[in-house]
Amino acid sequence: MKIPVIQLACSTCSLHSLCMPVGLTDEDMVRIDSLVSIRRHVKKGSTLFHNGEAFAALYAICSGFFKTALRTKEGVEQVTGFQMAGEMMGLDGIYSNQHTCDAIALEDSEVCVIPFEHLEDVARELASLQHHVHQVLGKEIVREHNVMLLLGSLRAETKLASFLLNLLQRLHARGFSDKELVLRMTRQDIGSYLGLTLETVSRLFSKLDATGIVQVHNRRLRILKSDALQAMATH
Amino acid sequence: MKIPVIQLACSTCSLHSLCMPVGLTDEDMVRIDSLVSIRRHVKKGSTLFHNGEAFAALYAICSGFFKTALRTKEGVEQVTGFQMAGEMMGLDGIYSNQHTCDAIALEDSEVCVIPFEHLEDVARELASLQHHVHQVLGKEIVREHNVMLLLGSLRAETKLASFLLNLLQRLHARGFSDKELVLRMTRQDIGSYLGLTLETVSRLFSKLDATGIVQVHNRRLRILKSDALQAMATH
DNA sequence: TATAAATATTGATCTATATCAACACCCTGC
DNA sequence: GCAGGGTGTTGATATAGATCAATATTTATA
Repeated sequence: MKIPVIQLACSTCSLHSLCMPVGLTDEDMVRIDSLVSIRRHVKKGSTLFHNGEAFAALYAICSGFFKTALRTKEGVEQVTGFQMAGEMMGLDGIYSNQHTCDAIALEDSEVCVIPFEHLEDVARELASLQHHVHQVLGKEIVREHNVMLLLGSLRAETKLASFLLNLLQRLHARGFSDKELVLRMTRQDIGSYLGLTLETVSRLFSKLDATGIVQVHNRRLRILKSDALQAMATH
Repeated sequence: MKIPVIQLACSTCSLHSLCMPVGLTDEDMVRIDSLVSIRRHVKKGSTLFHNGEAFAALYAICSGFFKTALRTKEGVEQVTGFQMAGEMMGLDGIYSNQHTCDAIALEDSEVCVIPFEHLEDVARELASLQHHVHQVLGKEIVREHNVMLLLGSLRAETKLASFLLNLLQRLHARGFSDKELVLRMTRQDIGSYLGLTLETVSRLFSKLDATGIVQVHNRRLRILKSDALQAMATH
């Protein structure tokens, strides 16, 4: 009996425009296909990597949803980001060769494992891949800058509105509606990410619902007044 | 009359162990020396690059001190970091080919200009340089993670203590005392960085002084009880 | 050296958000 | 269908840090 070969090539992956550089020749594509060693399933609630673990690979999300989080010695959790299909995880481990945060699946997920040393080897031969790696790292730096602004300078309401718009925009880029979304994370997770308590987040959702800006049914949201939400995100 | 040639080679620069990879052959070093196109003086208070400006180069600080800051549409400033000799600036521009923050000199400074395209070219030929670039980007990502933790989860006192210890540690690594430092930034700048008002920062300094943990004379600080400060930074 | 401007301190008061607490909802597995 | 842990809502109250304001000090500039 033949075991079916799992499709494992960037060249035929529907997400490759998100994970990989564009405009490659067929020849380049063969090299790119070699980057992904295996795919890994991660069950909802389980950990892809954790703080202190040796760093060996980056992970491109094929499907599913993750959060990354730090923890102080006293056990306070700080969520540092939420990642969806086509986004990269593990960048935190490059500097010290150890992961410095935990990556936890918020739903059953699948990731492509990209051994980092091999990525470096191929990037030295393929300028477009090299540049792509720089872009991915650079994008993460810009994202974190914006989270710093959010955490340091904005009011609770503004924080939540910015957060929702950011999620919507990323989902929209993946072909989903820009009016509806299902949150994958708890109020606690959102609060931690935004520097708020879960109660404050809950109250803000209730207020958004009461004012008719967003229809809130548990984690299911429908944006009714996009411009009002936009306005909320800017003061 | 001969114009003296300005020393402009990483190989003989006392900071190269901070800016550049270590353990290079003489031959590699020649390539590395080609990375720096020119040096640039930046007067105190003036801008090295600003938000929206085209990105062309990274900047390694030879001497001096900088802050980087974002600004919301409403004009609220968020300081995203303070940079000293041996540290790299401009990483924020890699992703979009435009700088996304302002870099302002807090004292008369000098930077090495490293054109990014040329850096990419040389990095493709020199694995150790390639790895170094990844490290520099990776380090910035980890730093920003830690600022997120600071902004999102810590109390005012803990924030300031962490901030001071971080500055001290970086200065110590550059051969300065780990008991004394002169702040280059205003209370306002510190407050913005930590997500606090300048009044709160001022009050915290007064308290540190009153409790004999840190002697505060304007911007001149002397750490009297290192362990008490350390304790403050962990809860 | 004088004068203005920027920066810092300190006090009084206010408020956004945290904290504490009670209850409601809703999945998940038996 | 029912029990029970995890999750979410809402209310009452407390508080850390913001805001407003007045003054002092340092630094820059003429």
